[in-house]
Amino acid sequence: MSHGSFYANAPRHLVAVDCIIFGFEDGKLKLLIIQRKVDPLEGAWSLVGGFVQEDESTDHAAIRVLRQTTGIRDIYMEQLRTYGDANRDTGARVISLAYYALIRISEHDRMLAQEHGAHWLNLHQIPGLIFDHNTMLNEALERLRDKAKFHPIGFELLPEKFSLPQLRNLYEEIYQRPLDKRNFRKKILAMDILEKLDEKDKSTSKKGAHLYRFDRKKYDALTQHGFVFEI
Amino acid sequence: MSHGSFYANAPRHLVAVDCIIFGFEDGKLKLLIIQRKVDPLEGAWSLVGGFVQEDESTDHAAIRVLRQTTGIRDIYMEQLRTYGDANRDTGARVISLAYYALIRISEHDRMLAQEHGAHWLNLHQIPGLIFDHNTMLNEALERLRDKAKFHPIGFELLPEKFSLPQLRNLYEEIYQRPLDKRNFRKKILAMDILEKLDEKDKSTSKKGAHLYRFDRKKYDALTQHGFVFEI
DNA sequence: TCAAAAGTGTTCAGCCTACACCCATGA
DNA sequence: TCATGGGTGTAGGCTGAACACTTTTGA
Repeated sequence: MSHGSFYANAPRHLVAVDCIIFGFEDGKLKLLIIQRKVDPLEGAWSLVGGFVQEDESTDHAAIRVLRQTTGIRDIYMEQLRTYGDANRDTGARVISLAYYALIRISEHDRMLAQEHGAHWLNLHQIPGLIFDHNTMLNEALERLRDKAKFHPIGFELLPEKFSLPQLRNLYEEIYQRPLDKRNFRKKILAMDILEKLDEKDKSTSKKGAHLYRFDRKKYDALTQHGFVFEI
Repeated sequence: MSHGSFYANAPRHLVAVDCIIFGFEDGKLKLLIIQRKVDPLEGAWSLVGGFVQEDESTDHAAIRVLRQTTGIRDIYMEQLRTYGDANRDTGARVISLAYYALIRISEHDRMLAQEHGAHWLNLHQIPGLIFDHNTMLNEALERLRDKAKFHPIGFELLPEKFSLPQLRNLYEEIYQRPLDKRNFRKKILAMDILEKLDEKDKSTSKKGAHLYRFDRKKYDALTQHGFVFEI
């Protein structure tokens, strides 16, 4: 092949991003999905997605799609992997990059989501999704579990101020198993990455639970000295 | 946007695969790289890569590219991640899926590789590569370390029959730190996933080291009962 | 006063780490 | 016989898991 035609002769593909958007509310992990607006499979449940534009980085495409649907920006987002089977999309050959995102539902624009036909569904109530989107979801969940075990990303799902019972509840949801109250508290506090506040959260008990805030500066400093977060 | 034009109006992209090909020989981790044959940057060092064809899955593209360059098939290969910056390739806008592969160098067709201008280089002697290929390499190494810690993929880099000193040497190369001889042996043998052979490898000592073979059936059976491999 | 969730310490077992000497054999 | 790498066991410290009662306070 001559040099000039190396790029010119190569086939071109539709490239999409699909977002697996996790949230945490009322003690449950949730997923934001929409009803598809185009054929084929119009009206079916789907992850939030869109095509990568010319001269737009794929990361930017994912951020843009998420912002357009939920109004949220500056959130935790990470590439999962790319789904490239030739027949995965029944409408055309589309290569799709899956990204997963962690959202603080409380800070999220519910109205905008509604306008786009988006809904927060409990993870246990997710219906059949189009194409390979259920596979994407399952792999995203697995990745979330792997990642959350050694990185402090759980905080991305909680409000800025949270209680220890709330935090424990989150990890119980992620890993689908009970965690010992005392051991959890001991482990987390021993890391010395939480700032204890004077406020209490009385929404779930009469006694009230102390609120904490994740101290990223402290975490970053510790990390530079070999500290490794682990749940 | 009307339904019919949903796919038709979307932009199309060049999509490539690039392979980070690891091998292990003479006690050292090695990487297979080639000298680029096309402009821009003709002659510069590059990962092995190629374009994804029409109606070809991206996984298949990676397998094909690797086979065409090295003659090897049926090897361990896994998607790393996709590099999608708009300007990452200076020749054109190309979205690239990186795959990393583990090869038994001894079973590999050196002649075919030579014909393609491919070379096995010691990991510590890798020159500057084109585009973002050094980033791909570094991320692949990190992934290899993460993956090898909890999955028995190290065996993919060794001959079918190997000694424990050889295996330990491999992990010392991967993690770049010495491993205690006795503790390593104890841990590996305790897993009960190796078959001890009657043969010895006398190439590195007069006493000779017993050869072992990875028993995948045993490993799979154990895994189903909750066993987790860990180095 | 009582119900309901928050908060608190200790013990035990298992695992990881550190560490030094004998063995087998070809040269 | 000797140099070289292969092979072996134990003791101490640390970490993770199990586990029950007291505190607070609004209703």
